[in-house]
Amino acid sequence: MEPKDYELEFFKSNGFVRRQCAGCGKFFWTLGESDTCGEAPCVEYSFIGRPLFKEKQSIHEMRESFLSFLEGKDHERVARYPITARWRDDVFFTQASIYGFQPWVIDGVVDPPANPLGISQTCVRFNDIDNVGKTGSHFTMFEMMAHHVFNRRGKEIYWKDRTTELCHEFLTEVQGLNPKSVNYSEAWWEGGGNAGPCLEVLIGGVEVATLVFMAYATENGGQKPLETQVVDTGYGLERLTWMSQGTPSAYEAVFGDVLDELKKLSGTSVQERTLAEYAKVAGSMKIETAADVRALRADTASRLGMDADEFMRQIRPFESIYVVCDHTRALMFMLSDGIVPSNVRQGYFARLLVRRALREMSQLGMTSRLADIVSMQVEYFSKDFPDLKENKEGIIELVDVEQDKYDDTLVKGRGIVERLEESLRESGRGISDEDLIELYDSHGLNPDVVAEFAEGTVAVPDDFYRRVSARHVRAEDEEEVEAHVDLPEDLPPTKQMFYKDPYKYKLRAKVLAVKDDLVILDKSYFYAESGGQESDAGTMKDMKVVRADKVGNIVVHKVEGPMQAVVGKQIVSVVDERRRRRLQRHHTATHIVNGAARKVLGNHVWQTGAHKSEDVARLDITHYADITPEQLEQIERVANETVLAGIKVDSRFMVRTDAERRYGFRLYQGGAVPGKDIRVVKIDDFDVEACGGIHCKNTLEVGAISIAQTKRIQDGVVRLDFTSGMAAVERTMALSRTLSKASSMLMTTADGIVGAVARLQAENREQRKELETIKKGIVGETVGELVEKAPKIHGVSVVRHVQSEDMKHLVKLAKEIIAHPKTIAVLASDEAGAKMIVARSADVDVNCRPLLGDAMRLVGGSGGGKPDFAQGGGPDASRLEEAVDSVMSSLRKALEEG
RNA sequence: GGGCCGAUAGAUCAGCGGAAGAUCGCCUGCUUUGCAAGCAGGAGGUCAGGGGUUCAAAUCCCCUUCGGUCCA
Repeated sequence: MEPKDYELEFFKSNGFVRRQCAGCGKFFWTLGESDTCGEAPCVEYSFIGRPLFKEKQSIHEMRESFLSFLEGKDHERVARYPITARWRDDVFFTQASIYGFQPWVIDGVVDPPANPLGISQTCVRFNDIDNVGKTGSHFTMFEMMAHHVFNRRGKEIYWKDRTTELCHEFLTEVQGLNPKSVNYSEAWWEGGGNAGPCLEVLIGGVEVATLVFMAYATENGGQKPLETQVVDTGYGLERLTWMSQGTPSAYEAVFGDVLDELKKLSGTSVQERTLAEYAKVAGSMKIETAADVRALRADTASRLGMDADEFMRQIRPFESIYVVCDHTRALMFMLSDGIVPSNVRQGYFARLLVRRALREMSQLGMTSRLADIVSMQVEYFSKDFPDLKENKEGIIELVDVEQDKYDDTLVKGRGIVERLEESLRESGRGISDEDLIELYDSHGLNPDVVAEFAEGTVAVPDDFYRRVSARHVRAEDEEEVEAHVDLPEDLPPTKQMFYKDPYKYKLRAKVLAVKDDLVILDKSYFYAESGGQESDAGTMKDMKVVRADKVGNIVVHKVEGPMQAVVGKQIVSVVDERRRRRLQRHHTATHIVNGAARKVLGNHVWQTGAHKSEDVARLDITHYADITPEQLEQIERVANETVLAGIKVDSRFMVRTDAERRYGFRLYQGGAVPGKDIRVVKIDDFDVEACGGIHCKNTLEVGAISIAQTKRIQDGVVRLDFTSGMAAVERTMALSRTLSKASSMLMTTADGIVGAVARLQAENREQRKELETIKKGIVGETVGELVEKAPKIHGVSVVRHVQSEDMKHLVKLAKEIIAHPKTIAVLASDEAGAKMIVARSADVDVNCRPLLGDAMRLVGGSGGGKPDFAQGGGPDASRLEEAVDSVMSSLRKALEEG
């Protein structure tokens, strides 16, 4: 960070002066006379109630104003990228406007969609979610407006001066800001392996934009200039809108109609001044923890000369409404862009938003469905984002399902809390901190929900969430060690001939390298496993090719048998045609099933994984519920109709940005795809995907698709297992063989199987019952006799009975015997070792347990039980009689003494 | 991707090493018969599946499957 980085010609020729902030010591450029940088906490918000722009603007007007300004300055307007960053595998969400261009555009691999360009990018960030609604300016979802320039070497477009000039012109001439009211402070930006100087644009105490000049790549501590120098600006749409309106908080400015409606629905009101002071104090503080928020509230209350409780009573409902506004807006965009609420990954964040929003609503005493509010958001935003309107039905469905799931969790939770309190009541203590953590971590009940359900009072520890996260100490990630292959350097990329003709299998090619059992050719028909399609197999001369792998862009053939490939010589290789054709069919079938599922279930369906082998294929898709048998049938029907329609499957390479523009981000079904040119596999308008796999030329080749089963593999994801072509036929044949085998065993026809099995089941159950009754009957008959003929010792009938029976039966027998008054049962069995029961009726005073224990030591075992019902056993059945004798004599002694 | 909790009657759950239970629902009868209900009796269970420990496992340990939940 050098002073000359910021000495712009633009500043000098326009009379800007460099000053140092008296508060934080930062340097800044300004036309004004202020001696502070202009950002809180060095200054307080100065625009609340006194907008600094000439006109009040809604969020829509501000966005349009910015984008059309840029268009007037030779920038092309580019549509926003989806919120879920499917073109990348390193992040879940789009968190800044530049994300859409990382990594391919920044790395210089792909040309930008336009250059220079203007965009308003929808972003989400969850790190400050706890501050949303409280600080007046935090959002989970926001729009980052930007002008971006990608300066390739020799083709520079503009850099610092023009960037700053555009910014300044927009603020002063378009928005009518007094040129003296804006400061540009010097800062350094670093992130994602890149770095560069930046200017923070400060107005009225708020940073409204950041102008980043991405110039370096950071590499092991050092810095080297980037090939592509990137102008990465970021203008906070919400903040600019707020500034134009001068409302007490950004929320009041941004949420327009939706906010008004929510205020009406919840019937809340507050004095404007309370909100205004709250926002001002918030702006002057660094808020990071719950304690900071508490301090913020206390400060504001004292500034207003208000009692802290009274202040909270007024402010709390507003915080709730803001949270609901923020969360529903974020949710709407996330769901529209293809996130399905779930307990893992991106989906979890959608669930989090739903649950938090519902909590706030219930605190407000609102009874409306969350979907109703999301619906209001769609109406408010669909003018500028027409896709929201298109997806509205799906969005509403997802929200409704998710609310129902949370309701279920709460109903269950209420039961859990009630039962917990009941069991705690006996020990006389209340719900402990540990209980609270357990309830939250394992049952999803946060402390205020628990407090609501509990009868007793619930004290929430201050460090609650810290203690929850302490339970999640990360286990060391086990690095998957990839088999590393040392390849000779400077090998050219293997020509992948199957893209030219996927129906040729035999090829003469030059051997470029041989290493152990690996062979590298200059060109190959072998497809290496990727995109879920298994690798080809085949032969190379007399060697077996068991697998092909791709290392970088080189195909490595793994062979078996004595090495016959010689570097520099030609060799003939043949791909196993049968295997290839089956893989190929399964791959095309996968695209068809994906399209069919989307058609039947809705637009929220995205592929999350797939695998195609010779015999089966599977496809994982996002969906919020189990697939019903009817839906499954419908999907299978649509898929097969598509097969039979004989649609051309068009596979071709396209420039990434062209493909994205033409087909949208639906392309990225299989995840991130590398490179400048991507291969697009298009089945009419039924399904279009970026895919490197080998496909049929026409859907007819798939033959047939048979879906074997569906399975929920995690919340929000369903797996379809299916077969196509000969594999489908083979499966059908196998099924029908099984069926005929089963029907002949049951002596019925295939159609009669269900009935026959049902009859068998009923019969089985009946016989089991019958058997039990019969056994019981025997017991009943015998008991009277046994008791009667048993010797009486001091008036007590002692029944001695040794028989080979299972323990369960003995227990029943004993129970029957001691139901008679003045009885003792000594029962034993030698089935599977020695077993014994000593039991007495309630009116006999003998402790059976030690008697039995002593005896069982004789058979090498032990025993236990209750004083009136002891059981035990041991391995040595040959001494069973001896053991019984010993019990009898001990009993006699005990009874005589007693 | 990781942590935690869980799986017992149709439903909700108790039992947590020695006899498989409660409440609701269901069936039969009685009572009252406007309904709700009340009374008596009854049916309903591979204690998720598989291994192990033990004389003995629904109960303790391990694995698998499925569900819930928190975090990234």
